[in-house]
Amino acid sequence: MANRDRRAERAEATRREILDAAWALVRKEGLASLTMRDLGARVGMKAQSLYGYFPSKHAIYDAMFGEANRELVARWKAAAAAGPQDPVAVLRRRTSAFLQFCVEDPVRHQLLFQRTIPGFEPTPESYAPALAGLADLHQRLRACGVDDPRAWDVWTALLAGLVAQQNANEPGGDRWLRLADDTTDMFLAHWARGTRREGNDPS
Amino acid sequence: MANRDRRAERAEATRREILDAAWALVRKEGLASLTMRDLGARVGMKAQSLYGYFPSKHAIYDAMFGEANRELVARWKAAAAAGPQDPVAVLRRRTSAFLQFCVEDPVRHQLLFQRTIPGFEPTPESYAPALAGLADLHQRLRACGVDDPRAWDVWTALLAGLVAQQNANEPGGDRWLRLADDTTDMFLAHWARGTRREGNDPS
DNA sequence: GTCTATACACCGATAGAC
DNA sequence: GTCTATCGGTGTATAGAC
Repeated sequence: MANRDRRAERAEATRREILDAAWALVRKEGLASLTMRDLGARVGMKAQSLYGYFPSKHAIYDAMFGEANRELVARWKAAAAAGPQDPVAVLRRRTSAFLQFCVEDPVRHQLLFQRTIPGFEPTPESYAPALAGLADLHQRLRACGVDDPRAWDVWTALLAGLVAQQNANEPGGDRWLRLADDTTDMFLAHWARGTRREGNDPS
Repeated sequence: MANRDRRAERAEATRREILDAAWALVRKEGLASLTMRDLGARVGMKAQSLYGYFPSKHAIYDAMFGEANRELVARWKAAAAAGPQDPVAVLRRRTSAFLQFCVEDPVRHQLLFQRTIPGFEPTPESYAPALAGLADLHQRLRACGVDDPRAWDVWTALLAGLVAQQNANEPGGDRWLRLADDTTDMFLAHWARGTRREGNDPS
């Protein structure tokens, strides 16, 4: 009995070690350049031995996907709790946390938000935290007076765009990141309750 | 002499045929799943024979990159010339043309704007049209009363975000596309000359 | 549990025959 | 210009020694 637990703990530690090595490798070589042979070498194993811990390379990607997703949700929670609780301040901190998360590790962003690995799709379990985070976002936007689901889509597009431009054109920099506050003002001025202008008539 | 021309023409036609087959393949299988063997089979050659027309697989990607870029610039020019010439109307048509271009072929968008192929970088010649297009965009935005380079970055992020969300979450649909006009209003209201509010004071 | 060894079906790329 | 043959690489898988 006690033996069984020890073995499971040890296996879990090895899984952890493999995942850490995988993150280090993809950060250095790119997400698509991860190979079982490289990964094995990095943890002192032959590639074949990795199959004792993960049934396939996609399963490793999936574990990384779930891990990244859980980390993002944790950041969101921390950001929401961290300061003044008026809805706009919370939204700004949440936004900042998200942008920071996406640019501090472009490979992680690529894994989560671009589907670039042939044949890889995250399992529902790995994807679930993202759905919870999206629902939470909608609630936060409502609290800021933004009720229109179309506005929620505009908001996600805004954030996705800032990150995409930052990572594509100036990885590691802040040329687009520092536009976040101004962009939030622009968004709220247009979409928040009270300021929203109905109709689209020019002139 | 005449012989040399005939031969060059024939080689050019074969290059064209290879590129068409490559586009068809990546649309069906994904950008990263292009293989020389599949591509050769599609044009009735062995994979090795393709190297008589392109020095490497990356060279094929590069030719596709340049082709897509030139097509985009052509669309921009057509859109700008197509209707009323007041700057905002031109900007809207240009925007619509860009979004349409990006969503009608997500793989092409991926090739142009995401860098997901390990080791591939476009040559300066293939990339040049994009720079010209960006300079043109800045001029168009100026004509709309948007002078701040920060606003130009916000604008590119807006468009990039709409496309990213559309292609990632609802490829082939228009859930984000149809937000373009409203988003343009929001942008111009915040950044165009006369409406721009200086300072960021809350309260 | 990890190793060696072997295998299969792919991949991009090159050399050289015709 | 296209072929055959070949190379070193890839993910994946199995068998069997220790």
